[in-house]
Amino acid sequence: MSEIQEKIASGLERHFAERGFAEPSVPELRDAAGVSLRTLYKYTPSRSEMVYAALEHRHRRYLEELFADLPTEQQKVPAALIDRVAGWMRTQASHGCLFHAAVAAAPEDARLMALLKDHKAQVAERAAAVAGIPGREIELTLILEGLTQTFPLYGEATVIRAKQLAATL
Amino acid sequence: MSEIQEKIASGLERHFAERGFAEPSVPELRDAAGVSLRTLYKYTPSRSEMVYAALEHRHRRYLEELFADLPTEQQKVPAALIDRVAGWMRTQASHGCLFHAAVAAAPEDARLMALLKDHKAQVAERAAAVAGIPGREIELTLILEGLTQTFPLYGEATVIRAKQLAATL
DNA sequence: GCGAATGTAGAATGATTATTCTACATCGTC
DNA sequence: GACGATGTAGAATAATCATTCTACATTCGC
Repeated sequence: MSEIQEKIASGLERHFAERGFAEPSVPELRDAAGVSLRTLYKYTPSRSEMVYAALEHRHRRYLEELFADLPTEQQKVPAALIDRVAGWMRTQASHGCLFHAAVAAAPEDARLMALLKDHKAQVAERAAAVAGIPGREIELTLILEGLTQTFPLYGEATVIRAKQLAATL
Repeated sequence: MSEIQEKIASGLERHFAERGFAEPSVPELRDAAGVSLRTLYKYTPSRSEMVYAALEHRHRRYLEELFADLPTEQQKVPAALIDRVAGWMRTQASHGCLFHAAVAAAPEDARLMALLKDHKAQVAERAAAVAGIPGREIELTLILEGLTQTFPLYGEATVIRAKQLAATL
């Protein structure tokens, strides 16, 4: 991935996260990407491709944020993951999961749905592996997804309750 | 609410649930509502109002689906609520929560955000009350929201895990 | 049975949009 | 220093869309 591709993808990601997927026009996305219309269409030949590029970038950043430098004691991992997700919510995702937002905006786009499932499956699999509880992907996903959706409503109190639930695993 | 208002709101709700909030044009919504353009604009004077009407209708239907005829033994209520949510996912909400979808499509619409918070708060409050565990709204919301988001990925297995988590409350 | 209210059908309007195209600038390489 | 690749700036195109407006039908209380 070249420098300009990275610049485009990260600009698009930030803009879609701020303004949603339905509203922004392509000229608006061009400004967010910081390139010309011609260059934007060269690397992302349609508005849909701009969405895909933003999500792929998001996916890489999210994995990095969640799984880099986790504690080595496995029983501390679930609580650490919950803190990471909460930190992500505070700083990056005040409106909830970007993948769900994209699918919600275009529920008939099969490629979007595939990106969502892939993203969630990878997060769940890595989380279960690093916590040393393979086979409990569903519970981990349930708690992390619940946290992501509930945090905007109840704020920091949600983090404590999520950890208590995770402690029962 | 007159018969025609009910007809419009329920048609809009079904259509937005199927096709998302970004895509459908107003003529498409008119067909879904089963009235003329003039009548549609009379009761919902802008496309945004059509969204609000659909969500208010959804809210009423969801409360009915979740809380009607629950078991009277309070310790059976959390599992029963989980079954209700799962049933709703199977039949009505294959793409996830309609309120989150609406907010995702237009994250700057303050009225949408207010509708979402109101909806979730009412569900949480009633759930905690009927389960006889006031003060545990956050945990219940976390599990029910987690279920809603996770069910499309892991299917029926999610229901079992959600009940196990709820049993620890 | 008449008139006011309320409905249907769909054309006109005015804006907005995604995408393509034209003209020009910059830069590293031979 | 010329050239091919790659960039910027923004106008042109063609389609779509939300909203309003016109003309006509139906219903119902009186």
